[in-house]
Amino acid sequence: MSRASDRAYSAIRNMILSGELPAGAQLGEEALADMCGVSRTPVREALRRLEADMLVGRTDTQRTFVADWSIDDVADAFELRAMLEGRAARRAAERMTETALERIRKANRALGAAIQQPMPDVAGFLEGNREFHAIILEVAGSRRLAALLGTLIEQPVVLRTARQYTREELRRSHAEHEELTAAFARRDGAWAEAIMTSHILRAYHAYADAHRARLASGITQEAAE
Amino acid sequence: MSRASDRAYSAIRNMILSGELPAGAQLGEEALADMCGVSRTPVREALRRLEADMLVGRTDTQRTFVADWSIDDVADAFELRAMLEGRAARRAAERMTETALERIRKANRALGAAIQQPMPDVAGFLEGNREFHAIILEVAGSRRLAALLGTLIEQPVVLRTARQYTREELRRSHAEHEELTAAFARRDGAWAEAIMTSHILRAYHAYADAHRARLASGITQEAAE
DNA sequence: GACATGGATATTGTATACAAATGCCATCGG
DNA sequence: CCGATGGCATTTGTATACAATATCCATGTC
Repeated sequence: MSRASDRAYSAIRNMILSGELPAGAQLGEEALADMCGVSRTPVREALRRLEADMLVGRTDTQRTFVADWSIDDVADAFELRAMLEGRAARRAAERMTETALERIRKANRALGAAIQQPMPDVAGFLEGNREFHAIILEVAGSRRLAALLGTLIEQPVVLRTARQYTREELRRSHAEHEELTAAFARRDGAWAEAIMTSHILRAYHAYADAHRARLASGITQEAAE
Repeated sequence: MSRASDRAYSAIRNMILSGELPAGAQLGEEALADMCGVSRTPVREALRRLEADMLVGRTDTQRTFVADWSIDDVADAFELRAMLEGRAARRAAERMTETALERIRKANRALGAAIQQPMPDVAGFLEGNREFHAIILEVAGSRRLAALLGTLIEQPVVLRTARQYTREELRRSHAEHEELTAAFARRDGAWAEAIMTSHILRAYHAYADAHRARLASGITQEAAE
């Protein structure tokens, strides 16, 4: 992380995820270099990585821009993630050890505690959630699965909507984690896969609903102006 | 393709796929630059891309080397590919058009003709096969699925073993393509997915058998020396 | 007024020089 | 003989200069 190219990668990535760089914005290498305090060389490396993550796109003439995520792109990403995480859960269940199971239970307890505060601790929830999924991926023991999911998991859309979860949604998410843990405890791969797939697809539909609501309110607002 | 970084990418990739650069070989940037007739800058870009393809690895101190594909890695890659291509086939069946169906039939006829020569035309078979899978991926209409499969499809292992297919294996492959076409004609996603998954896993086991045979003959040879 | 053309301007691609780090090997001490 | 240590050689990381290419705008022509 101390390398200039890593700093550039994180910096640009954060600017995209936070919305500071809006979808469709042109990304001049020189400008980014100035922003990050490094030269163009590491910026170029960072842009290649972001391109692989599909966070930035490229015109036919090599101009880079912040990728524009249509609702179809989001659906595509979630569908893929549901399939891949489902597979990871299946493999994890088949390979589960007592130690890993205990770590999963611990992450889940932390997650449960975070949402039962008077004011839900969303950051704590996200961290517990991340840890939970990370352990599953580790136990699944597939380098490729881990690599592919790594780029799919932290997407602009997911991060921006997680903070809008209602307490009920957080509780439901926690309950699904408990059920997954039960499937792991029984080494039931098919069960684990089914719960996980459903878990991700539910998250997708929560997003899609919120998106539709935003659109509707946007239209209302426009009409009011 | 005219850019130096693209030339470097292709050149290094070919050297890896052909075995000219054996698994585990250290890849000095300077040496590669000389081989490709370009400077280190485009070579570095090429190495990053190859790293994303998992064709090259990296030590903890940033030394790059040709990735070593253990039999477990191969199994991992095939398992993933079976799942992803299965999903692509399902989506393609659900979205199939008459025009695309005709293109698929055409690719399949070419493939069939190639294997019925007195001396099977393996290059023709591979080309027809590639075209067949490419059309399916196109009809599936998922950018991410296409991107992920792109890196999984042309693997060292696959290319090196395809040429060893027996006529019987080629014929079987062709028959499976015909069956897939039937599933597409009926827009039966579940059927298409099942055939495709089985198609890929059969190819995996053909490889695994050949691998075991190689190992066995290798041991015999060693014993004879 | 619309559109093509040309050149100025801006942006990306490549090479190279230098800085930082890593690895290797010889030497030294136990 | 084994292991630690220091310095030299090699390799990677970054900055910068220059080349190639694309964009943009003004000008001129129909």
